[in-house]
Amino acid sequence: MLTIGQLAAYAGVTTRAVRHYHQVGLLPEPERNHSGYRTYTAPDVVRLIRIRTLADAGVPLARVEELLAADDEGFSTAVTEIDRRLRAEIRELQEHRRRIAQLAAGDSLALPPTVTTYLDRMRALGAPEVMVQMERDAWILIAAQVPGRIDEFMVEKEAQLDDPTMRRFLRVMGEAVSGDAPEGRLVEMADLVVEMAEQAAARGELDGQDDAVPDQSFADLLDTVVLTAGPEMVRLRDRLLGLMEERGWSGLVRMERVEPGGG
Amino acid sequence: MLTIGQLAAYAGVTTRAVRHYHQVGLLPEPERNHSGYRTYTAPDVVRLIRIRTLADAGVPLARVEELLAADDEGFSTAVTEIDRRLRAEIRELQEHRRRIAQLAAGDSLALPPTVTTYLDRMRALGAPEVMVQMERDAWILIAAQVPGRIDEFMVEKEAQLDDPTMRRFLRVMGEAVSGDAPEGRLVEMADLVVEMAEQAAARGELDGQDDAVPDQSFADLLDTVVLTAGPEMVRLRDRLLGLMEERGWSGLVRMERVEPGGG
DNA sequence: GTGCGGGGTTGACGCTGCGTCAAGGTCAAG
DNA sequence: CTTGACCTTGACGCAGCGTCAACCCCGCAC
Repeated sequence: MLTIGQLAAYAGVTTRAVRHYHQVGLLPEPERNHSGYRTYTAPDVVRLIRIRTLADAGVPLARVEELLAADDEGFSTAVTEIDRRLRAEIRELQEHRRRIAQLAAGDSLALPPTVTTYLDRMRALGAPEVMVQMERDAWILIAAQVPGRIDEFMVEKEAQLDDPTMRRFLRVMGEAVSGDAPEGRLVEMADLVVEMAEQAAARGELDGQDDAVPDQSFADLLDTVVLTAGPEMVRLRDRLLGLMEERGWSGLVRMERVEPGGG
Repeated sequence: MLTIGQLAAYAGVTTRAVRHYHQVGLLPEPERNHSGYRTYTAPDVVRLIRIRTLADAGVPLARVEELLAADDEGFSTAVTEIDRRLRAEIRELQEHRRRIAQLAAGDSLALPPTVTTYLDRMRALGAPEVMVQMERDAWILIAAQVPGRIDEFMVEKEAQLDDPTMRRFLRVMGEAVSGDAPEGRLVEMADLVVEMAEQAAARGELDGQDDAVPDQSFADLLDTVVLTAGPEMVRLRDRLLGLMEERGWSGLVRMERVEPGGG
């Protein structure tokens, strides 16, 4: 007669595991001795060892009973299925490894490399860090909506960075954020934005800006990206929008002509 | 302003997941509107997407925060470690596959093939199924104790199967179990067992029987293997032991000379 | 106004396979 | 008699949510 500890030792498991098997009905509760101890015999050890053999091979406890009772055919059927599950889990983990390797390789979180290249170039052209972060966040959102077309959009954005007006805008923006004479800078920025809008309109490119922004609610969402940068950036943006409106334009995410507002 | 459902949709997750991230502090609880609804903005969507990006790469939620805040060096250190964990999990699953493939390939549960070969041969020589099962259980127990030496023991056991006395014993045993004239058979069996014991003693092999049975408590355990076969087999064994004792021998697991008991 | 369908809210259990206290009773040895 | 090792039941913890339950809220058709 064995105690639970001896049983466990013979099978190479913990007593907790044995009790767990009792609880799930995998191992029958044995007789108790006068003081309530469970008393085991060889057949219990044998069954416990066979349970562990299956469990150690990745068989879920819920199916161990079935496998212990199965004939050759049922056994191999079940084993085939369990192996399929194991393979699926391995594939999943390998997919994880692939993704984490990509992240380690510089894929800034949730962004493909083309976008980080673009952002780096913005930085190099003098754009302030807050603006780069906002741009990054916007592209994270867009990439999550239309992952397949990001590289295509980036070609366009890279082309915009070749435009002298854009380059000037980024420089001025950088100065406006770091310096403390925003008012004059703001007017300059508004003029530059309007100039770019006029140019785009002249080339008939304003229709294309909807590509990355499928609907109005998504455009509204993109507008709130500025919240990341803190309240003073929100105020700065609002003042810029005001100046733009005086000049007959509205919107930064998608730009439209409007009735010029009063100054 | 987004509701939790819209937030979840933009990030491609479930609302339940979002609430879970709130609960574990991974995503800050946003403002509520007048009716208690959570109201989200773009920065929340961005953070949620980045959380998912890491989670989808196998990063445990408990470490996501850390990774989101890490610099390049800290990030790659952490990623290296997570990848190590992923590899370890994959190895474990592959080990499961290996084991389950072995089981499918005929490794009777918890027994190496040499033992099943031996058992098959016992069956072929006329040993009753109950006895084969008992022998199997005994070897399951032994294999769990001294896994490395099973094949060595089997060489010995196979040699015993070449002994005419043993073959005769197995045949008689088969008849004794199936037939209904046990008394005469029992005497015959006792004589055969004693004969084998005497021969083994003459060859000085009785010392070797301790190899597979390291201590007395383990021998006692092996004695209870008979319980698998039911009460009538227990009675049969006890009567056999009685007859053996009359002839000056005791024990079946490890045999010893004793004072002959009274008949 | 009312009913309906599709949101939202908190709270709590379920899953997998045990590990790990907690608060006791038992047993063999010194 | 004490000690230490073992036994007992009971219950929480873990990972990452899925899935009710029970109730509130909103916009729209009637």
